[in-house]
Amino acid sequence: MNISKMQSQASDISELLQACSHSSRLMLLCQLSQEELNVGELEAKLGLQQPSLSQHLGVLRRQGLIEGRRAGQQIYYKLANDRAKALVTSLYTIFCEK
Amino acid sequence: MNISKMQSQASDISELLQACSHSSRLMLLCQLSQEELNVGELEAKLGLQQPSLSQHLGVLRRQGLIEGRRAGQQIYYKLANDRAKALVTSLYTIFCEK
DNA sequence: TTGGTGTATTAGTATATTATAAATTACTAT
DNA sequence: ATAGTAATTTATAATATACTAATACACCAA
Repeated sequence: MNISKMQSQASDISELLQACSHSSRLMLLCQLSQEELNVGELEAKLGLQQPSLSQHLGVLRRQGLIEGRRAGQQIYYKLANDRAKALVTSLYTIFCEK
Repeated sequence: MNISKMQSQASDISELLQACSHSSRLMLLCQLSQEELNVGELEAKLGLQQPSLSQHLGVLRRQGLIEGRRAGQQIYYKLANDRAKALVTSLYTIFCEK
């Protein structure tokens, strides 16, 4: 592969990884890989303050890793696509299993 | 899994991902997954300035992702272990293939 | 329309990362 | 020893990120 194409790919991927490179956001991804949860539920599970949580969700959302759907007053989040699922699964396999 | 154990794992993994979350460092990992290269060779391949390159190598080294061996004046780097290889392979599979 | 609940955004400050330049260490050859 | 090359470290300035508090927005119920 030529270097400049690699550069631009690396740049995209590094932004995505950057979004995952925060312990709270990793935990969010991990939780959301198991079940769809709304913001209040995530707040309770992870013990984060609401505005902070909302900001982290925003980071993941902007990178296309998660997506939310509104149901009344709540917004339920889940992993956005197969790529996000594959990423979380790989990380789990590499770093958490045995 | 209980939350506090998850917290501490997430914290470790996020540090590791943080080390990967820079386009130059991703490119380094990618190159070094293919072949062992010394600093001068990496400098030429990636077009980075030498002190900057050395700092990026330091970040990856401290996270245990790569390791170097000195051969005379050169230091040759490669991925440090199977976990690092698995990570690079997974990232390639998820983001670069197809 | 008013008030309440759930979520998001903004602003300000503290902290961390990055790039660049200068100095330093490690090795080789003479 | 001295000089030269390869690589690392340190210092610093610029930029980005994170946390907190305050504010705003969206929806619901009365």
